[in-house]
Amino acid sequence: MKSYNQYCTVARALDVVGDRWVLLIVRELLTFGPSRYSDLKRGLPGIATNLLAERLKTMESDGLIEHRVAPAPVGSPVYELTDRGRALDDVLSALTRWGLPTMPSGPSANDAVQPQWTALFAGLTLHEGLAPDQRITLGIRTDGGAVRVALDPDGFAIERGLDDEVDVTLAGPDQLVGGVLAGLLTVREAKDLGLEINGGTALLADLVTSARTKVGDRG
Amino acid sequence: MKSYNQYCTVARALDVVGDRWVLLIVRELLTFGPSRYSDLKRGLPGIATNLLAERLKTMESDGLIEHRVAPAPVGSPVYELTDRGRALDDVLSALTRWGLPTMPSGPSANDAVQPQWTALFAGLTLHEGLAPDQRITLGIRTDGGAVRVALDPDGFAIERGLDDEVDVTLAGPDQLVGGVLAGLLTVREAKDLGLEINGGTALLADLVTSARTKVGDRG
DNA sequence: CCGCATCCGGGGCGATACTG
DNA sequence: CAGTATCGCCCCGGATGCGG
Repeated sequence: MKSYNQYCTVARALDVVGDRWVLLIVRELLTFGPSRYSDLKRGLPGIATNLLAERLKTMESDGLIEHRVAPAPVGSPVYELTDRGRALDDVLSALTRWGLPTMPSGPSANDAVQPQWTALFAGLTLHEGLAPDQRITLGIRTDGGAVRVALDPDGFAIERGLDDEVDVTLAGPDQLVGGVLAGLLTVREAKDLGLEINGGTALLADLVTSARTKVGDRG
Repeated sequence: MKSYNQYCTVARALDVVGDRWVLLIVRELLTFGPSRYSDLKRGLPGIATNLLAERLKTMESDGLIEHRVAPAPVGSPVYELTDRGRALDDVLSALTRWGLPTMPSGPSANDAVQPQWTALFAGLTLHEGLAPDQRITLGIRTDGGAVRVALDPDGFAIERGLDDEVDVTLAGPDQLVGGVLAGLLTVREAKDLGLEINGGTALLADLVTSARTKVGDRG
């Protein structure tokens, strides 16, 4: 994209991340860590293949990502965030919090739905509230499938699928799962609206409230 | 812009604010409050007049801004943020913090420079650290001109010009002013590099450190 | 099949001109 | 001052091709 040519931090940031798809590519890499081209394409329904290739190049030259050839079993290129790219988590957090109230109660007809998009929100917001040695695993099951979120005080990890044992599982519409995680709905309210919660509901409630107080209860 | 058609809070937020110029228009309105068309155009060097007009329309239909005809002395339309639009301050804060480290020490040849862009950063970040009844006025003077920032615990106000009495004045390159405000440079370091500070330098130092601890020292 | 590169139509963007 | 109108151009999006 053409530069704004303004000596302003916001304009300069947008010179780099303002291009279409860039922040969503960061979202995918922040969610699953190092990913292959086809993984990214799968997580970005609607992107044209040439655009993905082009964005990856400019994002690399801008210092947001790096690519390397994965060792033996994979053998194909793998893309991952640099520290600089990972630092965009705050931007994605802010956008997520801002966008949440506008989410319709369900996806519209031609909306793609993938559970990691809700899981990323969980990872970004909840791990801040954990006690120094606390580790919690979360299961999320929505229309699009199921994922597993492992939270620790320093970060989070998201994996596709949900075969493993987790501390709490949230199953139901994305809107309800997101609403609970954001603290817009209480656990009780969400249950009444049809969210299914298995495991430590008290743990979940504590997690949400402590995350909210930890970041200053904005949003 | 075309929708991403993804049932994801980030994608949905970008459907609204991902269009070129939108977040910079929010920046201007967040900086000076209700503004006229020509004010916006002046604060957005490089924007085409048809694009500004079109963006204002879609931003209004998206609920980010409202326009009304100003009373007697002005008589012309005035645009202002809705609560929903003002809630984008977190997004701009995050972008600002992320963009700051990449700012070159000075503007390049064809970069526009305006002091309110640094002032907005001051307003967004510093007012959070104030004590309940504390009010501080800040003067900022850079190559592009001078502005006055009035901080109170609940928000901030920025005015063009600097004729009034202020508590502290920072004069020098934007990079140094921003560096001090962000806590990347100490007051002493910035002074050594050429930043001129008049008034309560201790007050300024306290302001910066308390703002950083208040928001959790990220960035 | 995976990882791109190339081609092509449509629309957003940017500059200028023009009007009430 | 506050926009509207017009017109290239380039970016985006969709399809296709092609080597490993």
